[in-house]
Amino acid sequence: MRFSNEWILAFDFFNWAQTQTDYKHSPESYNLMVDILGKAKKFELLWDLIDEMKSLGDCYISFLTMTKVIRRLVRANMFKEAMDVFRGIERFGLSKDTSMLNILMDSFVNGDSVDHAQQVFLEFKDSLPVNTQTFNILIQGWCKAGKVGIARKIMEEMERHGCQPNALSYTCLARFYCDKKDFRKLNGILNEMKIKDCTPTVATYTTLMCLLGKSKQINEALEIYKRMNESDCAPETSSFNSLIFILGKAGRLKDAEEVFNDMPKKGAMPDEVTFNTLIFCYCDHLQEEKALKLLQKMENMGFKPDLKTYAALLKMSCSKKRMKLIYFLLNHMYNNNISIDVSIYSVLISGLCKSERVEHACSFFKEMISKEFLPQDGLYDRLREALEAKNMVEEKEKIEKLMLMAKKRRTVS
DNA sequence: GTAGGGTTAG
Repeated sequence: MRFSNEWILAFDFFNWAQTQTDYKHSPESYNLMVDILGKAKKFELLWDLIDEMKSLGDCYISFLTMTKVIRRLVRANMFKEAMDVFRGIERFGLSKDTSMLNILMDSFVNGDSVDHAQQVFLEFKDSLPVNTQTFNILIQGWCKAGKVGIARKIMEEMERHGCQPNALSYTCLARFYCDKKDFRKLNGILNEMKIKDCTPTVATYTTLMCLLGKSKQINEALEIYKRMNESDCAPETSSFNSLIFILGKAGRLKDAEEVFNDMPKKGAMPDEVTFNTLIFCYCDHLQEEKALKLLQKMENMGFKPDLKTYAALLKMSCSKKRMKLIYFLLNHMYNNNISIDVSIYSVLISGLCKSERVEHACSFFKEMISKEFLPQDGLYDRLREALEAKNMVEEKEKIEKLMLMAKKRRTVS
């Protein structure tokens, strides 16, 4: 919210630079400005700028320019306008092609409006060559919308059209089945791919493994890992990160550790995500020493801990009621130039409430407000409940007043 | 961020 007027600064600077003699904006800076105005939803100014670009000659408005315009219009829910830009793209000196159609459809799907994507598909599929990507965008959209039947129909149409569904098409289906907790079908995806002679990639295996793991289907996830190794796909760092997460979350810390230690031998070096993941697993199981040791190792190896690292460690410290450790970690963050954000306050306050360290939770709440952060209602409610349970009436009133003030401040600015 | 994959949480 505080930065919502940044576009004005950018725009002023852009216009000022223009007034300097001998200076002409490059097409790239025009594109950047178009994107900034679109992000701020200042479409009138955006169209003025486009007109200016048009008057400057042919090379100013490019495919990239109109891509930005389309994506920003869709993000602002201006679906009809986005479609009209594509329908009349010739006005900008460009011609309709498959990539631009795909951009338009992809924007709609990302804006959760697969209907619009389908509509433009129908409108243009006979006049423009559509490709695998075009179909995959629709498959992804319909799966996201929970209409797997239509996604399957698109796959059939795709084949009739001479495009073979690829690994990505099937990954979309897998995500759908995972959301629906239909693990039988999810597990069947690899076999279905085999029948269709579609070769899974590392990304396919990693995605499936991760989806199953997050749905607590540990054995099935490990089965995917096995199949990956039996195939020609060598697991990559991200595959191992998934595997470590799955094992660790299931409490198999020894196994997770072994995977971690074996990574270099298998040609995949651990990265910051690997460290964060294993640290998270240790914290999740209150293994304080191991977690801190790994933090040390992470730094020794030149990886910087980030907010995720500290969030995990702080959550554990709260569960273990280790106030000293909390302050040690906050200091650690400070030394690493990482400032405490809303998510960290949220971890601290809710964690301390849970551990009945309500006074400490209150002081972090006050600190949070003094830094002009607005606590989420859920967090506020949790603190109030904790205070009520402890019969801390006065403190509760103080907190309520503070929250009111913070909300007022927010509506004024 | 601009077609796919990895860590946060109840």
